[in-house]
Amino acid sequence: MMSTIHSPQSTYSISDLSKEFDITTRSIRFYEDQGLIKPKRRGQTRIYSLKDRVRLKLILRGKRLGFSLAETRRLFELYDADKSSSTQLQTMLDLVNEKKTALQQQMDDIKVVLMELNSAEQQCKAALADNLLKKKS
Amino acid sequence: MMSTIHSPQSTYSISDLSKEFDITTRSIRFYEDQGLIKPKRRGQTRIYSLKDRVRLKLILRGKRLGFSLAETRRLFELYDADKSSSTQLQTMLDLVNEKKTALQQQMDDIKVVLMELNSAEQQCKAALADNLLKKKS
DNA sequence: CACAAACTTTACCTTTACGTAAACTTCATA
DNA sequence: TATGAAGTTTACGTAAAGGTAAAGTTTGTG
Repeated sequence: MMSTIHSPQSTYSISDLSKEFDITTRSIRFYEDQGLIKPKRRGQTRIYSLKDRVRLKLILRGKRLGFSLAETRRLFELYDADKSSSTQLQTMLDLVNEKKTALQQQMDDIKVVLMELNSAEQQCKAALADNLLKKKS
Repeated sequence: MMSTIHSPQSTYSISDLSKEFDITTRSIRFYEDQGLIKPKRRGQTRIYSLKDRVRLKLILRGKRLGFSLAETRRLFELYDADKSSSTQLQTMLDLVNEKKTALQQQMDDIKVVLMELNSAEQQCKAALADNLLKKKS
């Protein structure tokens, strides 16, 4: 089941993906269970497409940003949704704006925390230097 | 127990804080349980100091950034730790750098997602406009 | 004094995101 | 052919972060 080619592959086994993204096969099956990916089957073996791979990447990025699987699925659903339904589009616009606001807030938070971490780093280094001096005297 | 003064207060009741930060008293007590804050007591009633309030704010910001309560506690512990212990300081430096790296990565993630969301927004708007045109014709 | 509002502890319940184990099938290869 | 690697389903377990309910105390105010 393991594939060896590494360049522009168009299907993947579950272990291909689990290795590439360093997650367990259990997680990948769980995401399927939750409706986030829908691999084809050959017999009962799962065959993952490029689209599935992209989605996995998006799922993991979402997780790093604190999105729940349900939120990510919702985004996928809207993205796939009927483009001729104006109410669907409006729902999507609303959700997109909500996410944008949240992410802006998160960016601001991160900037503040990064500054504080830098300050903490400086204090640590100063204290370390100070300790050294006192040992010498 | 409710305090009415709003400017430079130096102690707070649990409901003061729960209102200010819009969290339940249950959560606040839970954070104490997990060793993140240590309010004084008057009788069995909790009295929160300015320091406790600051910590609450830090806990919540940590949560927004995906820090677990255990991680946040670890940072608090190190921050309070013995400044003359060079190994403690080194541990802190390591942790700080780890966090910095993670947050940088998160920033990059956010920037990418924001761009994608903006693109999605444009596509939505275009599709909506298109729908309108087709209705008219 | 009584009674309501705010506080307390204890303890069990819930959701999310998997981990872990059991028991089974498929397939390549020695 | 048998054995081992990779795959599958089913099902129960777990940790984190609280929610919720019960049952009791404290306090201040009419």
